[in-house]
Amino acid sequence: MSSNDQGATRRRRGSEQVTLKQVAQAAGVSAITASRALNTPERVNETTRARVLDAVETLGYVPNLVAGSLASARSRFIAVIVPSLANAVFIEVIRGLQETFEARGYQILLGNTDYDLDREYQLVRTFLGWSCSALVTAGLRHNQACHTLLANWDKPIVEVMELGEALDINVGLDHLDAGRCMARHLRSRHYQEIVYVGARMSQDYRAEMRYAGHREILAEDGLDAPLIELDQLGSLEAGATGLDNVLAAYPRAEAIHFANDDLAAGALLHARRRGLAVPGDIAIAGFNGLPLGQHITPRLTTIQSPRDAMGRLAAREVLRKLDGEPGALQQHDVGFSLLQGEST
Amino acid sequence: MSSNDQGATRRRRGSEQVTLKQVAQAAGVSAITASRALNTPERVNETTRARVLDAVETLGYVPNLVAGSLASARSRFIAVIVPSLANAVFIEVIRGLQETFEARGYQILLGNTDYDLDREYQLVRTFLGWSCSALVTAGLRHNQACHTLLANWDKPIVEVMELGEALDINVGLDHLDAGRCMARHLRSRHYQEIVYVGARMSQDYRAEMRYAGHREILAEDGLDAPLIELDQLGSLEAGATGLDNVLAAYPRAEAIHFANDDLAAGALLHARRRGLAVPGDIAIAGFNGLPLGQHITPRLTTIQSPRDAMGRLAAREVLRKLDGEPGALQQHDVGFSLLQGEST
DNA sequence: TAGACATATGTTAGCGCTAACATGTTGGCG
DNA sequence: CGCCAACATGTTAGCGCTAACATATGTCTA
Repeated sequence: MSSNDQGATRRRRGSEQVTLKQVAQAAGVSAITASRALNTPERVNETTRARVLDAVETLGYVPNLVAGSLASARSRFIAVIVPSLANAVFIEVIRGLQETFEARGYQILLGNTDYDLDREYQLVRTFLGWSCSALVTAGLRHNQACHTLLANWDKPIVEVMELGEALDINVGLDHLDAGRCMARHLRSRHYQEIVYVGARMSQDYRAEMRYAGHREILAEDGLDAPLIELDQLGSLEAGATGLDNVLAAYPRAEAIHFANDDLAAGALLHARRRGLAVPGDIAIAGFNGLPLGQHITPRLTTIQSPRDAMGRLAAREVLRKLDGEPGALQQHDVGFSLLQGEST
Repeated sequence: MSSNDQGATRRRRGSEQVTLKQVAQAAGVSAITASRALNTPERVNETTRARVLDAVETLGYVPNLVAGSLASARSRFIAVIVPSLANAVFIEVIRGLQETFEARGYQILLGNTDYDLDREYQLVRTFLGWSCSALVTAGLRHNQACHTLLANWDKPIVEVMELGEALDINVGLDHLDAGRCMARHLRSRHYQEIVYVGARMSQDYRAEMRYAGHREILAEDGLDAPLIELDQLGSLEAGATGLDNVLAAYPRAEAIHFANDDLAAGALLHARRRGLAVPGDIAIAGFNGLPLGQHITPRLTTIQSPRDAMGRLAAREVLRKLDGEPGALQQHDVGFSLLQGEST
């Protein structure tokens, strides 16, 4: 008589949660068999499986995924990090990711950096702590700590939106070249005084790259490439302000190259309100190829980027890696195309 | 001599993860003290905490949140379930939620039902399995199993978008009344032949409720309320189609009440392309108050709903509950207002 | 008929962390 | 000076699940 009746098992919380053990007991099998019946059904006899599923139904069992993840050291989470939810572009990429991943039983874990790389690092730390199966982030730039952390992580990482030196998989397009493409188009229309307008460009370095491409082409012809930066997020409203600012600062401007379609469309609609002819008085171009631009009159000249395709492609590459299939290319250029409207 | 050298601890995986134990050892404290230093710093001596943080830094420790959640039976997840990511309305609600929750260290777990209640049930099961701290879902309708599951769940639940009989917290507006409001407006303009146009309305029952309100008002005046349903998701494109369909089916139509602004704006822009005067030839009204509608000419008459406010309010109420503050009202009517443009 | 092999299930030992309780240590007070 | 509270830290025992290693049982081959 000694270490026998140690006392009642102290229940930590109320915890009336139905556990796998109870399901197993009800089905007359061991816990591991119940686990297999739910997770790897092909490894369990059909009748056994039916009994387990029955018990699940009867008891109203909801698997504790936290426990499962801890035991197996993996979750079915995909971390997705974007700089903003206010921008339709990221929404469409997220949608592409979401469609593909949810169909395969993965959950999206969404983080928003607000264009702050330190915030990105925090999010990455948190997400790694959740044993995510993969991580998708917008852009190639990270702070030092974040870079180190990711470089030592052994699961698939996708950097989307732009191309360059990537950690793992890279899906995007060449923004420098996109900027050049539009600038060439504007030059081909013989515009000389061309102003570039961006919103919060110090944060949005992809817009900066497009501007760099734009400037490069104008420089080839010995032209200046004046820049106007708006201190607000891209929106129709901001585009209207942008137009006003350009006309005030550069009265002789013939064309405006906007960093994105929200701005361009806002300017275009505002031009009409002001009684300005587009492109007669001022030509307007954008970037992204949002539907809006193609529904207004005149249709917006812009650059079409395959955004949801980018998401889907990123997701497909991740799934391929997770399935252990031979990884194809690591870098995928999704390209872009000039969408010529009547606004230039 | 017996149960002594049980043998080497078999390492399950490669698992070179730095653990809290290692951090504790490096800092010369016990694991629980290290845990407290990170999670409840006020309960640990300042110098001890500094030593722990030092060790965290040195070793590159990333907390395993899965383990933490299992041990504490709670995660810092907020489940958010929406029927679609293609609709700007839900994006704005998500943004409101996200802003508020991320600032308080909660992560959004995003699910998309695609307007399928069975899919919603699956998502809810998954999310409960992650020990979410709260759940936010769009709408009051759930299937039986989902309702039961949620009704027995003991954490905050918010149903957003519409008002009615809710499980817990309810934040939204009265869609029936919104439909009435717009119909009254159109009647006040003396339109008689008014067609309602929706997209996939069998799925979007909030649009159906608005239609019901619309029909009610017209019936008061003894008028018919013809309905056209589009078999595609709401978009500018669909709105253009909607306009064409109305004109084909009801050549004498004077006004169109669209289920949302995407449709209405698409129709308005298309009307101009077809050379129709708005509202001279046909009046157009929408619902939502998206920025786009206020930037086109003529400005769209619509109903303004406070979408991101809805998200923020929902989040605030959840936080209040989680903080154990006395819950105020359970039901919050965020209201709406008629935004009169020149399109009617 | 031994053996090699596949199928179906069970036993054991953690995954990394934190709740609950226990203990030590200080300072203030009557 | 002894007592009690308030702080600071430690010990123990899981949280609910699954990986890894058994252990049956049947099935086919030489």
